[in-house]
Amino acid sequence: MEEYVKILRKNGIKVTPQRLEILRFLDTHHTHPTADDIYNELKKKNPALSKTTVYNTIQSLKEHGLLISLAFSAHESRFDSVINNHHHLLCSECGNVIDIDIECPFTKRKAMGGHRIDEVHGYFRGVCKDCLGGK
Amino acid sequence: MEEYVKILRKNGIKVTPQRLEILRFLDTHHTHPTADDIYNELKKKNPALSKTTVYNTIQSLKEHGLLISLAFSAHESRFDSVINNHHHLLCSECGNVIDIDIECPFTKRKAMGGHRIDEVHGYFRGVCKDCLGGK
DNA sequence: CCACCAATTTGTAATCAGTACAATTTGGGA
DNA sequence: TCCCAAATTGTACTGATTACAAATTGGTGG
Repeated sequence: MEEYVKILRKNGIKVTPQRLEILRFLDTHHTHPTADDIYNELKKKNPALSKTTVYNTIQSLKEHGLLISLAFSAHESRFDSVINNHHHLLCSECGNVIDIDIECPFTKRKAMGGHRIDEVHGYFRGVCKDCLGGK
Repeated sequence: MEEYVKILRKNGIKVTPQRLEILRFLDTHHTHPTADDIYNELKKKNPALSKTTVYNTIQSLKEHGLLISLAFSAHESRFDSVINNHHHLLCSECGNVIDIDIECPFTKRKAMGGHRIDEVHGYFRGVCKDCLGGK
């Protein structure tokens, strides 16, 4: 049985072709795509795909902890299927989001100052190595 | 001369009543307001205030490093006039944003893995002390 | 103190990511 | 294979933010 079918079953998510394709895309493209990126890419193979389905599936995967959403800007969300903790850099030159693997002392904390901590997101803004080098 | 006039002059921002009010509001209300919060509050004193002016001023203050924007969710930005580095917790119960003062080893780093770092944002999602206590 | 002009403010209209909803389709258990 | 709750689709809607053009204004030079 395909790997992604197992993942969905294990999480009690009904298996559909749309969900499999979205999960596969997120798992094989760690480019931090927007919902629109996912929609446009998968529409090539399945022209009947609805944007609502993309949003519904993202919501479902998020609720089961299979993806996280990155909220760098106020007018679009980006998504990442990875669950291992890493931080993100938004390059102000090229607009790409780059993974930053650092040892953050807070990612494993479950409480802080009396508050319960469920998620830790580290966002950096700056200029990525490639854009710096090109100057 | 009023403190806020000095701040604007020092940054080469033309002084207007609207800008003074917005700067004063941000400096005296560290409640992480949205643009709409600012607009609705200041509209009480100046009914002619335009929402566009609020956005323009926010943009201008941001460019001069007088405020930072927090992008917790994809459909609204929140603003904070503070420049001293601290992180933020979004409480999933009450929706408030709470300042988290922790010693983060990355806030002073200017480079990382070859990338230039301009801003460091730490976002936590969880449940705040008050909401936990109420259970 | 006044006149002027570039910058600012205002209000309306447009944009665009995301959501609501109702009709159609479908996965998968009985 | 049948059936129905759940999923998908497409369209309409929402709400934060931006674009734009006309009216207003801060503040510098005279």
